[in-house]
Amino acid sequence: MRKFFKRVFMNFIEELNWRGMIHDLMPGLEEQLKKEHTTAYLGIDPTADSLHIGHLVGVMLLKHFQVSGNKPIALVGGATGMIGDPSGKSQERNLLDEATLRHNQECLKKQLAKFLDFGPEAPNAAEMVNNYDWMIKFGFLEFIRDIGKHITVNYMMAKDSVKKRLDPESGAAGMSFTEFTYQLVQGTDFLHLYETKNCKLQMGGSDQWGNITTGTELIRRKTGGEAFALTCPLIKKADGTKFGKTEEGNVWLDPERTSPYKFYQFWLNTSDDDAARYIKIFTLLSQEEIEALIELHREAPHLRTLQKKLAEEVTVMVHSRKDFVMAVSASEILFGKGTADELKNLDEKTFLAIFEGVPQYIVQKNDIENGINVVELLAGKTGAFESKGELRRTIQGNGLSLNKEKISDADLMIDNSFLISGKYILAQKGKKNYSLIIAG
RNA sequence: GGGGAGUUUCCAGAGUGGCUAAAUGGGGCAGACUGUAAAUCUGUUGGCGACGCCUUCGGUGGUUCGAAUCCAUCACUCCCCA
Repeated sequence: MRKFFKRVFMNFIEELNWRGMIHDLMPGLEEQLKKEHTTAYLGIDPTADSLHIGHLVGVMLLKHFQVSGNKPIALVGGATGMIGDPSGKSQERNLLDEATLRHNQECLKKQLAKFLDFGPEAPNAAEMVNNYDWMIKFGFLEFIRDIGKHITVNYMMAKDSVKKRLDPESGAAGMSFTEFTYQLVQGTDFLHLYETKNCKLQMGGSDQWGNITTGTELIRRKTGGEAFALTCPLIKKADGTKFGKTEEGNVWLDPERTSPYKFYQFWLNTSDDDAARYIKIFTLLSQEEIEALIELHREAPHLRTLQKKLAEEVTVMVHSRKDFVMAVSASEILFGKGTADELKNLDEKTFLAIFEGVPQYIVQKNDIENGINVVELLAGKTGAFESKGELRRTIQGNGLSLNKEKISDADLMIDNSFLISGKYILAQKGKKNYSLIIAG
């Protein structure tokens, strides 16, 4: 009985709360959300034409917000993205030219549409705005007179992000005036959306708290109105390192940048502690389902129930059910008990589908027909390995396999007998790094 | 405008004329163990035609048989004072 009511009436804040997605919120926000359907925004830097999974937390905030009946706005930071937030580790950014900016904005919108309903018919349809559009019109004098005058430098200096940069003990680099004004620029966004779209809430990562409160303060002082802040914890891995990065860089939502296979693998490889947190944040599974999964995982951790479910949910949500199925079968071949024989018996179509997301290198067929040294093939003819020295070291360390069989001799000659289906060689460094050599 | 500190291999940080491709730590990669995990242990971590050769210690020029190390100069960064 109680469960039933809890499920049905769970509101936005409660939902985020059990999911561990609230770091801090401003008093009065719950009352505001109960009082009326509210509009909220969250900023995204348009530095690339794809989101990466670091953005996903914010996107999920907007998603939950919309699901609970409210109106989400995704703000593309065309203007703020040029400046660089002093609290972040990011450098001051370069100006994006407008064509690039618009291109990125469109691409981001397409990706967001997988999560948010932008359909104009819904009263709480999601919207996308770009602060470049209003900031570009702002003259300097106008800015310092209409905005700057309302906020004291003392107030701005009290922000942690700024204090840190002013403290000589911290070893932080000095801060430019441009970076210093960042919070005002972001505050201006909030004010603008408050005035034009009745937007009363800004959400973001916990590092954005100071910037967001500058916005609410600006709204209060300039208009007398009330606006709110809500931040979620910055996602970190249990070992304290940054979430969402692999050696190759960001994990992107764009399948051209990060293949669905790699994407699936990323989630599958999360540690036990992280998986329990991530599944609450990155999936829409209910509290009951998640608690059951966590319990299952506790009983039989080696089955990795949590990781598998997490990877499935997120891959299906971001890509598709089909991509997920393909990623699983590829994983089974690559990590299962698959032997060299099994590999050789795959028909060409299946083989290619499985290795779709694996880096591929093409070599001349007669190079192999004539026989070629392993090192020359993998590090010379193809860029599968960065240098011959690296490859030799790997072989000496027993780290190289061809077609799932260990290679221990750096002088090994490769010829036609190594080819699968007459044209492929599967090269493997360690357990997880594959590349496909195609003789064509 | 004045004074001070600094720029070394992925990062931090030693090195202050030959023994230095450069200590140590971190990170990365690989091996063993395992659950494609964590922890732990081991190896490795500039390039190459490889017991040798080439490129690297902010830029340039110089001193020297020989420089990351000395000198000159330029650039950049940070701190303090005005």
